Amino acid sequence: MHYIVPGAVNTQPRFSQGRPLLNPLAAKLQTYDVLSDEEIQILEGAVDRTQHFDAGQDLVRVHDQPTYSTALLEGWAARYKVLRNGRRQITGIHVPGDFIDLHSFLLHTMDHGIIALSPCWVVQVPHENLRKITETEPHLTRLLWMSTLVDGAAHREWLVAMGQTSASAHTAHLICELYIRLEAVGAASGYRFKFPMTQAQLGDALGLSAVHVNRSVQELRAMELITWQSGEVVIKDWERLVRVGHFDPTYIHHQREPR
Amino acid sequence: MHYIVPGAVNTQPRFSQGRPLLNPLAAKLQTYDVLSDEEIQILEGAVDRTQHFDAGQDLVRVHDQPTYSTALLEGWAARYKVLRNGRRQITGIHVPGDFIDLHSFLLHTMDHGIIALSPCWVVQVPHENLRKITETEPHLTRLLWMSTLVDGAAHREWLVAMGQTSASAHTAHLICELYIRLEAVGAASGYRFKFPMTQAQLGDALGLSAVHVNRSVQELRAMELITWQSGEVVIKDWERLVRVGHFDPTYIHHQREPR
DNA sequence: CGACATATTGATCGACTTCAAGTGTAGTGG
DNA sequence: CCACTACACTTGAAGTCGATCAATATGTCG
Repeated sequence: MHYIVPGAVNTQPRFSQGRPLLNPLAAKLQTYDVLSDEEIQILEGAVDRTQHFDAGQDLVRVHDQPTYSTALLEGWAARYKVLRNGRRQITGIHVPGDFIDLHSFLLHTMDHGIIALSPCWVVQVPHENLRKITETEPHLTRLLWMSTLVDGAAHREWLVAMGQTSASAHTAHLICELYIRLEAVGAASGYRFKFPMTQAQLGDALGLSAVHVNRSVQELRAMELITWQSGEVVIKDWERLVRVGHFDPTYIHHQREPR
Repeated sequence: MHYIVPGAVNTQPRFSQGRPLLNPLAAKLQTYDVLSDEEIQILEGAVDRTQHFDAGQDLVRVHDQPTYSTALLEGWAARYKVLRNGRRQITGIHVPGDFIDLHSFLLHTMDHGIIALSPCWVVQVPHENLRKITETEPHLTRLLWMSTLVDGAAHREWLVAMGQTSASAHTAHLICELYIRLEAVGAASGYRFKFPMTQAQLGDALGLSAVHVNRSVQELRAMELITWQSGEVVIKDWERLVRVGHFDPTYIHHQREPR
């Protein structure tokens, strides 16, 4: 079982009894609860081949019935749905460590597609192996389940931001969310992070036109909350950005508790 | 273009080896996969006390850390979040058979509240018992997990409707979703169902003002797609309502398959 | 350098909000 | 049975936010 360690993705040590985790997947689950060495091994043993995708490629297509689930080791990806009229909504953004289509293990048929927003390295985990984990590893199962629950929590938060807040607040909210999540897996620090999305893609995520995304971003810049140039976002005033975006990180559930 | 006709969605009998299910909870899980009699007993054995709530009461409050999860036996409930500015977004609507805060089993802290939209009967399932199920009943565990995945799928669908479609399309979409879900648990048939929400509440779900909900509903009435009076909705033209609402029931995943 | 994607700016339009008033309709008490 | 109250629904008018269309920068990569 061959397994690639991506470059700077996991700079912060995530330890399990003193052992550094090479696997961003385990690192992500460790933000919810401690994993035993044995569990980490089982998780790593469940992993199949590593694969690369270019930006813009579909990792999974709508209506696919994959026989494996995919986890992101490096790069960014987005869940999306396209309507008959061609309009696209991005319903979630994924960063290293995220299990991007764990859903397909039980739902079988993809009700949305997943696209690479940047070049991506992923690992495939056969559904077969996931099933075995559910048969013999209840604790690991609960943590995998939990990771999908957190995805759901993020969806609810997006609904609130989309339904009840202004374009610039919504934009601020997304920036807060992404920073917190990236920081948790060691992919961001010092209030700055690489942001590989275009304003048009951001518009698809926020439910806004690209033109209006641009104006919202400028508003955040004018308020001196952020800068964003050459694919890097810098948060200049976290407190105020949080306030503007009505951001409350509770829903990300980064707390290590017995689960 | 062909549309799925609701009657065809779940034609299989919802029984397990000839035994009628008294428990809408089991009925709901049976829309995903067959349960053995033993599993049904375990599920029913996991249930603790039954409770009643009046319309408008909170079933669960935000930041609660319940020690049990709650399933709806009768009545309607809604997940919601309130912002500091007082605006409220309903992020999901629940009908009999739905497990409304299974999330709290693993997430521990509620990141949203749940309110009764009509008088409700619920059962409480202690987390203790859910944990036991995850330790000894992998198949049942997978189905419970799946029910939360379907909730997540609905959230994504709402995001699309909210971000990319007009107010009246969004309204049409919600009516389609509710009808399909109610029909699956036997709470609706013949394209009509009791609808206990006010237009203001509907507005909180759709991210619209009550005034505009009213206008959207009138539009659907003018198009002769629906009627809605005295708390009952009648769908007069399912096919066109589906088309107007960009509704594709794939995301509800009402298909009995080995999971 | 040219070619092409991405970002920015301006002008106009439409969808939805807000505020305000008026119309059912069901429930309560006399 | 009617008067009164409380909500929910409906309608109108004015205002705002964000979409769309169109044009012009500004990269960025061969």
